Amino acid sequence: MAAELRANGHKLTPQRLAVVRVLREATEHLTPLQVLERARGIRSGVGLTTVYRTLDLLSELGFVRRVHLGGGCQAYAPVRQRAGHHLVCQGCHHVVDFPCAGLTELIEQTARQTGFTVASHLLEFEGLCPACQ
Amino acid sequence: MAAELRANGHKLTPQRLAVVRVLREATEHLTPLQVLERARGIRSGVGLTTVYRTLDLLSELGFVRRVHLGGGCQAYAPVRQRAGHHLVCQGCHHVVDFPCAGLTELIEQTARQTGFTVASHLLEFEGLCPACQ
DNA sequence: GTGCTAATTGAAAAAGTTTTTCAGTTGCCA
DNA sequence: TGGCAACTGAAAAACTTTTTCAATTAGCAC
Repeated sequence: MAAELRANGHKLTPQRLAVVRVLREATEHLTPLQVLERARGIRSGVGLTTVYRTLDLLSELGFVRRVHLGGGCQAYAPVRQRAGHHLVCQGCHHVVDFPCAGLTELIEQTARQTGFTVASHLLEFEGLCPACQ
Repeated sequence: MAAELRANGHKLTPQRLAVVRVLREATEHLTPLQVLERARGIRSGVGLTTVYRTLDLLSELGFVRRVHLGGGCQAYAPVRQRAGHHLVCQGCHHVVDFPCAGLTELIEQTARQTGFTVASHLLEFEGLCPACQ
């Protein structure tokens, strides 16, 4: 991630690296406030403004994804596999990506039926992971 | 919708009916503030608090669905077909539900692969409707 | 109809979240 | 090592959402 940031012309500040590390290590979705707390554990003095800015940046670059289920809407989860979609556990709130081969077909079918051209999509499943069952 | 509200033990106040009518007539997703403006066109003096409360209520009863794409997260769209999923047009912001037969299979497949039990899901496509293309 | 009661309402306040502003700091390239 | 654009944090502003509370009202029983 750091290398990619660099490649896209962004500076590698300690604040940014702290946020990146928090997200890389997270297995749950985190709100900006939770990201702040954890980032401060790595480097004290990180500001909330910077967390918001860094989340925006990482989101633009595709490293994190906004997660939407469960009432709240403003949580982020790291993207582990490109083009995957995700499962959210209602027990431990962990987020797991999964590859979904069948979706392309579903998109095409829907496009045919409705006449829409589909540009992007959001697919989230919510349930219980094996450990929480 | 009014009949269902009644059946679930809720009162049919003019404020509630105004919000219900706004949502029933909407073909786009609306923020609480937009719902307020339109509801005031039907009955002046509706309060924002009431709009929030009514949206919660209708959401619980399954008459409206929270829509999440496009940056913002706090918009509602009326549910036209039960158990449908939706397409959002990037041009005119209209929301169209579609039945998705293929999804059940995809859920089962994902459950098998990951060991999760899937309780609920959210599927949104974003693109351009025939008129906007 | 009339009266009762619990549900509902709107305004205001409080709480919470996100964005903007700005002066100061700092990573990175030459 | 110096210069400068990018970046930062604090504070303020802007917004959104929830809570509180006294007043109102829909719907039921009579």
